[in-house]
Amino acid sequence: MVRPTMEDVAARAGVSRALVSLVMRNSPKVSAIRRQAVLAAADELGYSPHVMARALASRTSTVLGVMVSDLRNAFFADVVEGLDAAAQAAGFDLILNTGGRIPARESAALRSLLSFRPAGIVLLSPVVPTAALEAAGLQCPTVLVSRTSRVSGVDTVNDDGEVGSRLAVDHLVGLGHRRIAHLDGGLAVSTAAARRRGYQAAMRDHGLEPIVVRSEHTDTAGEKAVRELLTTYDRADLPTGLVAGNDFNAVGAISALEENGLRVPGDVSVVGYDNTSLASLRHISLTTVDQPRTEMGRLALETLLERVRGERAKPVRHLLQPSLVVRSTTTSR
Amino acid sequence: MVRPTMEDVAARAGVSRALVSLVMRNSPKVSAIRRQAVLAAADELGYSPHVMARALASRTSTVLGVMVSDLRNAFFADVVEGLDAAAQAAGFDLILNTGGRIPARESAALRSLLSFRPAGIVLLSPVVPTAALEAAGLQCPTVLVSRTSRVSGVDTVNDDGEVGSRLAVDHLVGLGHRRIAHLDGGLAVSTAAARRRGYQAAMRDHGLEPIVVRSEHTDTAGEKAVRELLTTYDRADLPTGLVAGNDFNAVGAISALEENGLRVPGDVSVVGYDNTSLASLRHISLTTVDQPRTEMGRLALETLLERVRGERAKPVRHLLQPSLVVRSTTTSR
DNA sequence: TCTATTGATTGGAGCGCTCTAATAGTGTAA
DNA sequence: TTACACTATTAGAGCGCTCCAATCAATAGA
Repeated sequence: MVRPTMEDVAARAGVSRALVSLVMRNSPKVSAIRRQAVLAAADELGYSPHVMARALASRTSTVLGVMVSDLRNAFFADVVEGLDAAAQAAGFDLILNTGGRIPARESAALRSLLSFRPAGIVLLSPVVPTAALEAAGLQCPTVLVSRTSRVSGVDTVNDDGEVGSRLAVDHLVGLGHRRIAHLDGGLAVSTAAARRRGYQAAMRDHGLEPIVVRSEHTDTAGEKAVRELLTTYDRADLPTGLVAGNDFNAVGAISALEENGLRVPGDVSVVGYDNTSLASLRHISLTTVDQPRTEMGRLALETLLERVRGERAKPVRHLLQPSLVVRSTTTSR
Repeated sequence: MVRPTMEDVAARAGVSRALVSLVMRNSPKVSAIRRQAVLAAADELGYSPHVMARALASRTSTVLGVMVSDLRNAFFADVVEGLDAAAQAAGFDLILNTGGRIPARESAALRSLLSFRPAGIVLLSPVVPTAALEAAGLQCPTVLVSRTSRVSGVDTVNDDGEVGSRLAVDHLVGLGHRRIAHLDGGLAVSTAAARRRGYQAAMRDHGLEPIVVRSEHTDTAGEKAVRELLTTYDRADLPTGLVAGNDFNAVGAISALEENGLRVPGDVSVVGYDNTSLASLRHISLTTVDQPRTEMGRLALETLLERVRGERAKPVRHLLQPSLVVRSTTTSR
């Protein structure tokens, strides 16, 4: 199980190691005959260059690290898709990692990525402390996705959560709803604040009273939040529209509503956030706010490469526009 | 953005590079005073060793590569969880990759992983041709998860799909069902064959006639399969039990049934496969077959390390026992 | 004919680290 | 004191590669 090296290929092709190196980087200054011979030898030996030895020698890495906070969330799969396509196009190798939304594990994952001396890193919704982000930004170009931060050494790519929530509220108001509650994502989720602000601002703009229920981005939290609403309000005064923190939360809310004899959207309309694959299942068919996920990934990689290539030094904060996807959980009243 | 090297730490601590190396690998043969000094210097400089330079010099990698065929499927997230925990415990660094179930992209992802010269690789449900698996097995220890293969150079970890399907059939028969159909995963999915065989064998053991509908592991395919059943059978003769190829397929089937005025589980009972997070959502609450996913990850890593450590040379084929999780989509008739 | 010029090829140093063998330092027994 | 056995430390080679400068061959120009 000992893999061939450049030296082996060189010997077999009857040329020097340096020439093999040139062929592997398909330099134009190699004669067709030699190139042929080297390629043939490499093929026979099953040789492919050792990326990290290459990085070491050339002092320039082609490796980009990506930490995915939560592999269970398909949201990130789409972002990774965008990252991957852009990386491939630019000739970079992506290595992924995960920390499972547990600060200690994420810090370890970050350290691990950094120990590869990547050209840059992308952190998808990391839950590590700001200091760790700042430290990362000092070690190599760093881009944050779905996590805001004012750290000057890192760039960020986010969707505009204020706009997204506003989209949801406007949609419900347009359908004739007046009592609209927001199931808030909580303090642990860095994107929740913008969504809440957007909801509150939109409600006030419509001259309506905001109702914020503290919740979380899980389906059980969504159920719990609805039960809380049901004990707080008389049936007659119950909100007729719900702007959930995310899709999971929305699905939980729907379950709890139906369990209590309220039909969705007949009695209560529900809007999710994220347009996860869950939302598009015909069985659920959730009206939700869509983030341009693949585009976010692509943009994040482009932003990263600008720094890697040294084209830009000052931080940028990209805010992408979400859009509303109307399905079957909202209706007029 | 130039990171400190061992030499820098050595200079600052007033010792040699070799001594720093010993400290970094916490060798016992370093005096407490020097160790202290080195650690302090490393800390001040924010130094951490370059894993790949280390791998190059020591001729032994601590990197394990994992190719996840489909990041969108939370099934793999659980497997990765098990892999990750075991890797961490054994002091290995995991690097992930994905090919999105597209053969060409998966081959590229595999090549990319291999170019890091990892100590070993784990492939989660790869769709690359057998020849590529064989080639990988020659380059470094290789373990396949959720993909069977008779290639002699690679180990495999799978759940026993035959047992799983039997569990589903036995459950439905126990509830009084006699007409039970199977929505088959199709040829593209390597685990589908075992599930189908298990279904057929179990049906025959119960003296019942197997009904196999060709489908796929997606929710739209599930819908389509049910529509097909509805055109083939009179309502009175319609199967009262469905053993779906996986959870997505089951959810699609449920949608189509409900759309056609059939209640689940009132008129038709449905069993999924995989116990994805989807299945446990209260809103869906799917009876399904559970694979010990985290355990599969843990076992895969252990199997890999046996080869990495040279403790075993001949291939092993692990088959884990699935179990049935009864929820709300099945009932007696 | 000899020198330039161009293009193809190669030797060798060095990237950040580990590992072996050699060296320095310290105490201990004769 | 000298020899000996440790232990702590270090110099130096080398892992697989890139890159620079040097070499070589072939052709063109005078």
